[in-house]
Amino acid sequence: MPQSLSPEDAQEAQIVERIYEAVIDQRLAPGAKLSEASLCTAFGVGRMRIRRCLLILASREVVDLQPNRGAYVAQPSAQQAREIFEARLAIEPSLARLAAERVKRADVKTLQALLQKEAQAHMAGNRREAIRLSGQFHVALAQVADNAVMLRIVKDLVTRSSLIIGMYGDPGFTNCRDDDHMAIVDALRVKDGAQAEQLMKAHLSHITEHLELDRQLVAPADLVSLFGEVAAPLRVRS
Amino acid sequence: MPQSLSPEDAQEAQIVERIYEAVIDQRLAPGAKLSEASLCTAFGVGRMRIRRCLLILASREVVDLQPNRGAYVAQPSAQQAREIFEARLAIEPSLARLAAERVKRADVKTLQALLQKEAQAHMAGNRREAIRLSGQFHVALAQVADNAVMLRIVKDLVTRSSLIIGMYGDPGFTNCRDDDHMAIVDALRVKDGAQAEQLMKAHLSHITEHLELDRQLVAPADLVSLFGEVAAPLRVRS
DNA sequence: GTTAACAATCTTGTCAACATACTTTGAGAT
DNA sequence: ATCTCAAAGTATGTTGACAAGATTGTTAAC
Repeated sequence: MPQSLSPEDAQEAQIVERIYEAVIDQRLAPGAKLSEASLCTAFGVGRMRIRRCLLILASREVVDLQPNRGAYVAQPSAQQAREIFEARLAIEPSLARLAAERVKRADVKTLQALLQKEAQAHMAGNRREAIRLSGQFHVALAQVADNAVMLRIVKDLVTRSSLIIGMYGDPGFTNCRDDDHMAIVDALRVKDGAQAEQLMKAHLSHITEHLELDRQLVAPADLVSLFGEVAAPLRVRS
Repeated sequence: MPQSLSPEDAQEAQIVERIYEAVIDQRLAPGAKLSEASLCTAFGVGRMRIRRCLLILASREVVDLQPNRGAYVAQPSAQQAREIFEARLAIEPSLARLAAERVKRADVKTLQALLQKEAQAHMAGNRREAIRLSGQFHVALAQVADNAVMLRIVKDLVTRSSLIIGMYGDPGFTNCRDDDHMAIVDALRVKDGAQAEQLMKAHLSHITEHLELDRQLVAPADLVSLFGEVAAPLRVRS
């Protein structure tokens, strides 16, 4: 809840939000270092303000706060990735049902506009924008459901999903197919809650099944975790 | 994730955890002031450490951080209370199903031990302990489901539920009836996921239906929010 | 040529003092 | 007597400097 929005607090929330967005559309890669000094100059604020923001982001597990080492964009493990999508599969179908029950005409138009932009991003080959809008669709659904608590939860899960996509690759074109999203909006339009729930469940199941968590497609920033098992020191041929 | 557990970080996590527990078993009432100085002396740490803890608690919406006014234990509004239980209703049934699929023999014993302690607390008339154990049952279920992400979510929701109970009263003996919990454990024992899901759904529906959010049973600590709408100053009869 | 230790630099963590905002108390006026 | 206003007191917010830890680069020894 935005309690009392003093100018500094609004600024702080804005910084957090901007880092969130940078993570979502993958301008901040998993493992990227977030040094205090850089953020201070980037946002033009004091170090204390940045530290507060980093702590908030850490408590949402979007950044990893390592003692005496600094803040890094989180790199969800395969296990964490499974858990995150399992959580989404547990939450979002119910959320879709709630959204269908409470949807208003204006909401349908908003969602359709989002889908259209998503389709445009696809046609333009703008993959990042497509991923961003795809995530935003799920967040928008939480807004339609009119539940701030679940909105907060979904927002965090979607953000971390972007990190997973960034690390393990786009799970089987799932985010590229907005057919699923379109079908969900159709279910919402006719207020068919059961159908919306079922479609969301299928949608997320599909994504989950196509996750390829075994191989990391992107070079990890943490080299120790990748090369750590090489016990024998490398030796140049003499 | 507990990244690297330096002694200071462990201490910090412990402080947060202890405040959590104090909120859960209602030793910290909704609206209670958490002044920095008191907490500093209470835990014997510096002010900065306390400020970090309060920020974490605020980001979990367990405390309300009011600029220039201080930190107060959160007082969920009726709307927030509805949203919290709606979220639980959306999440925990699925969680129960997952728990049933992954439950081990040791888990069943742990849960049964919890139920027994809960029953004892009831017989002893120890209402606070009963509420605490009742909440802990739901958290334990998340642990059985072996999903750290959902565990974190449920822990927060259960904690805030304690605040709701503290403000609006125990919703119709629901927390006093551990029959529901017992039935869920039985479903887990035979690994009947569908049954566990259904029972949890009924359990939470029952609680939700018996919430009496219209009248606050406990005097709110924040008198301004209660009497704030009284624009005209009170006048003693002359 | 390789390795290990050491030094320099940079980054983060902590603390203390200061500034600011709010709360309360008391005095004066109506 | 009550209300208003002002000033003192208390608590929170912020800034700066300092300390501790980590990383990098260098040098010396094997």
